[in-house]
This record gives sequence, structure tokens and C-alpha cells, in this order.
Amino acid sequence: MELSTKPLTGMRQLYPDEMAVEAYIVGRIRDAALAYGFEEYDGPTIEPVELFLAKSGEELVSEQSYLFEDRGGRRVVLRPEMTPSLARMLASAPEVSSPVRWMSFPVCFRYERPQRGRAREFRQFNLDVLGSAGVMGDLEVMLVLDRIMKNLGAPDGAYQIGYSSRELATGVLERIGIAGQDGQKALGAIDRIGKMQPDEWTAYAEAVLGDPGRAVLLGRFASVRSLDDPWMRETASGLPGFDSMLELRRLLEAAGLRAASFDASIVRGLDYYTGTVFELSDTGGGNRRAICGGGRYDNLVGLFGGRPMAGVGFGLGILTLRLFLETYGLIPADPGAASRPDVFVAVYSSAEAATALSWAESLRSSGLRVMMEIEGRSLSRQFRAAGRCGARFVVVAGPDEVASNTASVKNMETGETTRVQAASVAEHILSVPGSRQDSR
RNA sequence: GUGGGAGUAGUUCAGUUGGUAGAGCCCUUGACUGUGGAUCAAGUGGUCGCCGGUUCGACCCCGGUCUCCCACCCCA
Repeated sequence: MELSTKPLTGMRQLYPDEMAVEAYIVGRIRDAALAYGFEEYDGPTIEPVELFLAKSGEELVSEQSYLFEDRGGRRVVLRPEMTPSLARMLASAPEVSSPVRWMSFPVCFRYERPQRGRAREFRQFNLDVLGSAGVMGDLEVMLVLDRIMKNLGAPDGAYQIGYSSRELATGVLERIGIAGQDGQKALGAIDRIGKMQPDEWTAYAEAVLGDPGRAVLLGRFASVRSLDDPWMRETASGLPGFDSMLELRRLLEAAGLRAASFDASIVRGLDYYTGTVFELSDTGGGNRRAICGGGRYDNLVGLFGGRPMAGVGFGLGILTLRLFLETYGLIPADPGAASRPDVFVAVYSSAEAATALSWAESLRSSGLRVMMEIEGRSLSRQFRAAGRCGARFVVVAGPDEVASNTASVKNMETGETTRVQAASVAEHILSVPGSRQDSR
């Protein structure tokens, strides 16, 4: 029986050219976050199942997580998301000075049927501000999100950030007579209003709430797309959640974040959200899945005992983002160009191998990236290989060169070949201005 | 879990009203191992997903099965 050439369903497997694209995207995201003073952290890939049970149902965890027993008999899961791990890290890190600005690029797992933009193993970007309970924190993370999109070249209007508030939603629901158990169900119904036909949704909401009158009011709320909506102003007046939305809007305008707009149908699925919630989506319709979702979770860190700590942040799927960038033609043609070798050392025959090797090592010590021929191919083939790998120079070690202790150095861009003393090859190459930025 | 589509060379795919297969890319080689990513020539490479049925004969038709993709469901 032959081994399968396929990875397990939905597992991440990136070839170098795909990895280069991901590295490009990750780099741009990181740069945007660094511009706001965020620091990078990481956490365990495997966590005790209790960490996620605390804020989501047992059924969901056992059905959609990679759950298993380790050799020590512990029930563990491959992390389905990062935020609970982050909350725990902060709960036991009293020395960090608040507010904390942290980011991470975790690989996470969810046992689901793969489809466009969704795999079982996936990398996401997480960014959070903790220890700040005010709306400024909400604004901060939304600003980073917008800057990430700009850094990646997303044009105005290609994406939008919709925001709402869990606090506002529950407040309004109470005022229209939906509370307790019904409130939870109502949030689920609000989430679906955009995915169903109007009459279909109405029937659904009536079934959930068991009464047409409240279903109509719920539909009214979920349809609100502006904080100036008269019904909303009247119904939500005086609610803390409404006031913070007004404040957030004021700050968003002051910061010039025009892609953001209020959308009452946004609730997000995570149970731990308590205040502002938001998501970023493609306005073009080419990517239906939200690229990013986030919100405020003020009670999560407190679960671990000790002092409570407010938090707000988001998770952004790298795969979904990549699809977005592809639909808008925003992936650079050759994202791997910056990591190509500088030099290919060609070897005429095995007699010159030792000399070539010492030259190559010396060039590497000078900070150059050097690929050396290890197959003993013809020079013609070696030049072809050098061209393909993108090396800017080929250093040839042949009988003449070894005898005279000089190397033939060919500039692959200009085609010129010069004879250079073996000791000064690195100096010669470094003196030629490169066509790419050298960040080392 | 539901529905649709697809499985043919390492890869991307074409193909035949049923007569046991072809292209591009990749890889290898190009007389003499001293110069290129593009071009040219030649070559390696396939149990046509798997099992069964119909047929003189199946990659093709029929049934089953597995896998992948897409859309639902769900989305902590």
C-alpha cells in the first residue's frame, strides 16, 4: 500500500511560492500593528478543553474542535481560537503594564467541512488591547484594522467595517420586551437577518420568539443601519450602549475612518463579547465570509480569578484575507523576490569544489546569501539554475580561477563578467547597487 | 448532516457515437562540463480513483463506493 500524497483534509500545507505570499501579507499586517506600538506574543497550540468550555457550549467544543485525550489522560483540544489563551496569559502576568497592546499570528484548528476561505487548520491574526475599558480602546483596534487594509493596498470602498454593540442590543431587546432566554435566541436571529429572505426571516423570528409583535420589533432593530434612525433614537435613548455607540461614531469620524458604519445586524458568534462588536467585509460580494471579526470582552480575564481586565480585539483570517486580496489583484507579482540568493557559486568540476566551497563560506560570512552548486552539472545547466533561482551574481570556480586565485564574477542583470581577486569578491558584489532593498 | 460538480502522467488539463490514451508545465539529456530565466530537439513518466455489471471488447455506458472542490448547515 502506497502512502497517500495528500495531507489530511483541510490541513495547512504551503509550498514556497504560497508561503512567500503569506509572508508578504503577514509582514504588512505586522508593520501596521507595530505602527501603533503592539508587541507580538504566542501561546500553546494545545489547550485543556475547559479553557473553551467556559465560554461556549460543551456540544460545540466536542463537535467542532479537535478534542482528544493525551497520554496523561487529560482532555485537550487543538486551539480553535486564541483569545482565551491570551486572557489566561494576562491573568497570570501581573507585571505587564496596562493597557496592553498585543498581537499574534496563531495557527488554529476547527473540525469542519472545508470550503472557500475555510480550512480545518488555519492561520489568523489576533490583535487585542487589554486593561482599557473605554471607547478609545475600541477605536484603537479598529484603526489598526483599517491601516492593515490600507497597507495591503485595499482601495477605499472595497471593504467596510460594520459595528454595533452587544450592550446596545440587549438593552434595546429588554425595552421591546425580549429578555433572558429569549434574548439569547433573539441575538441569533439578528445575526441571520442578512442571510435570509425578509418573509422567511419574519417567520423564523416569530417561531423563535413565539409572538409576531416582538418579532416585528426585533426585525425593526436588526434593520437599523444608522444611529440617527428615528426609531432607534427613541427606543435606545439613555441606554449606556447607545451612548457609547454615539461616542464611538464621533471618534471614528475624528480619526477619519470612513470605512466604518453602524450596522445593528452585527452581533458576532462568540459568547464572551460584552460591548462593541464589529466585522470587516468585502463590499464587492466576491468573498461572502467576514474577513475579520472582533469586539469587546470585559469579563474574560476575570474568569481566571484575580483582578478583572477589560479587553477588546479581533481575529482576522489570513486565508480569507488572501482571497480578498486576490480578487482585487493586490498580491505582488513576485512576493518572494526579496529573499532570493545574491550569489550562485558555479563549480567547473570536482577539482575546484574545495576552493568554491571556501569562497562560498567566505561570502556568507560577509552577509551575502549564497547558493552553491552541489550536483556537478555542466556550467550551462548551472547558469540556468542560477537564472531560475534569481541570483544576481554567478561566481565561477574553474581551473583558471583556482590557478590564479581570482574568481569570474558575472553580473546576471548586465551580463558583464569580471575577474576579481578571491579575497575581494564580497566587496565587489556589495559595491554594486542591488535592485532590491537590503534589509539585513 | 444536505445539495451540486469533479476524479486521466509528478502537476494543470484535453480526449474517444465503446476498439486499452495525448498536450502544456516540471524533470532529464543535447555530441566537447566555460556561461542564462525566454526559444528549439529528444527522452522519462499513466492499473484513466476503487469495486462490480453490460459488452467480443469499457477510460467512455450502468450500479455502488471512496476522495476532493463548491454551496448550504454551523461558525466557539
